[in-house]
Amino acid sequence: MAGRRAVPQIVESISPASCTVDHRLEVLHGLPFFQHLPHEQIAEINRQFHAYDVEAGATIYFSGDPAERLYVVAHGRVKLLRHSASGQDTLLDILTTGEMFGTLAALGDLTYPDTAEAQTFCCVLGIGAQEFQTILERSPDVAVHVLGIVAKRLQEAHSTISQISATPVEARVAAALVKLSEKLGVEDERGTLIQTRLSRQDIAAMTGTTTETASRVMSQFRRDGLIESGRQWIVVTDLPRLAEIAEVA
Amino acid sequence: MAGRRAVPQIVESISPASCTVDHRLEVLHGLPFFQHLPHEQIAEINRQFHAYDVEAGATIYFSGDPAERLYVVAHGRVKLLRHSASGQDTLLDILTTGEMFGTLAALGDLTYPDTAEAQTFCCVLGIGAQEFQTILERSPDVAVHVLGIVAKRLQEAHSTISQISATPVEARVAAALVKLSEKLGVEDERGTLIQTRLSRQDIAAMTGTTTETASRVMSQFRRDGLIESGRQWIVVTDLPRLAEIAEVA
DNA sequence: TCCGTTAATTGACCCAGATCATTCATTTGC
DNA sequence: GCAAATGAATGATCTGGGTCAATTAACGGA
Repeated sequence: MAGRRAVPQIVESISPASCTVDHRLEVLHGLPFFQHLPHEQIAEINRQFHAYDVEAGATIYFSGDPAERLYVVAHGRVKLLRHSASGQDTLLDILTTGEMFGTLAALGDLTYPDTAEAQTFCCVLGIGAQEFQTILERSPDVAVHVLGIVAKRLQEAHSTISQISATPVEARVAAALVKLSEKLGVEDERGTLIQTRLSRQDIAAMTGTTTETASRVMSQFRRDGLIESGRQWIVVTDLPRLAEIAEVA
Repeated sequence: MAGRRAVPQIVESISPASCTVDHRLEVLHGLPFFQHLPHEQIAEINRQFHAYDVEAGATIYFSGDPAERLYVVAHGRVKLLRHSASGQDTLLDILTTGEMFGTLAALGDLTYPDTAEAQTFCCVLGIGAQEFQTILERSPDVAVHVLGIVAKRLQEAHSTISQISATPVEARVAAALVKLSEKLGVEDERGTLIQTRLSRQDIAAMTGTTTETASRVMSQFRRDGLIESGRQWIVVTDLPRLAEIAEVA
């Protein structure tokens, strides 16, 4: 059938060895909010970070856990989600190299409101809340950068809220695919491959619907030639048209 | 009928004169993020703020306008909303004295993603993006405080997302009423009066539903003795039970 | 390369909540 | 104190998408 073939994803072969001191330094250097700090200061900051290897599927912290550290993804993908009493999970974000999470820890909150789960094998760098706060207080421009990141995320969250409450599922799924292909997309001979394992359930959790509905909508997209997909992989073949569907919001 | 009577709200009689230099200073002093600055510095900051009087219902800035200033509410209530192409508005937040909005202006964004509308007669203090950024860079603890505020709002937005996608309308309306009575509630001989004019349409826009459904749900709450309500006013009479309904999320 | 596991698909049915429409109640402006 | 004007309530009906259930297909491991 059209749109089916062997798993096209690049198998991620990150060995725990990738979390070397060198790699850490490189990642920290690459962070937009540390970028213009002098090398020596980054080296000092690096000493305050601790590296953790996390198995795919493992939980980095759980909603309700005491919020004692803030993390930066050094390698791999981390899912940020919320649980609801009814058992339904909502996928809030997928973070990649250089993105931070657990931000509230540094700001006086006692517990994490959401859960962070490794989607792939990950290497994350963690720093104590206290230490990070000290960095922020010492380097105002770092604080301003971090503020910018959080403010941008707030705006994205507001977009999501408005979208979930005012547009039909089809548009939401289309929007999610557009966003994912922009964030995690890799060009491929057939289109844009979303370079991470993503199930229909994940799509459902991102768009506030059910696995079945997500599957139905995506089947339709596949029939319409907008995407190709298989088990946990998606290739977007007609981004403009998808964006158009998403736009009818 | 139970739950009906004359408008119980305290009529807000804020005269434009309330936006005096003294009042401004007082408001700025009261801001959590300026609180521990020396008086003289606040006085200097005060000089950089401009006061604007805004009529009830007037728009302070519109989605898409160039984001050139950041605001603080000195008096009154400001609604923050998003429009969608389908014409449906989503009410993201209602801000009161001491809260800020238009934050992205200070962080390099070109246009406002949402609309700010005065719900009551308002006095707002505005500062240029550039000036505010300078303050942040000079006073790291101000930046850390502001970051804390934005991070908290992000968490709230995430809660809203998870709620909208995983709980039925009844629970969402209950949650909205609980939140409103906590934020804007005033004790009253019958219960907690939500001290701001709020239509069924506003409730609908906060919970991602329609005016009719919001009305139906609230009628039921009224019949069950959880609230009293009339034209643009709400008194919560049984907060615990409402909270319980909201909890079944 | 085959087999077991688990995702994905698809169908049938149903219901929460949207839509449309109408009546009623409360303000506000004279 | 009366009359437009506008918000609220409520009834009737319809439908997007949820739920339940069964089948099919795609991986991954031995």
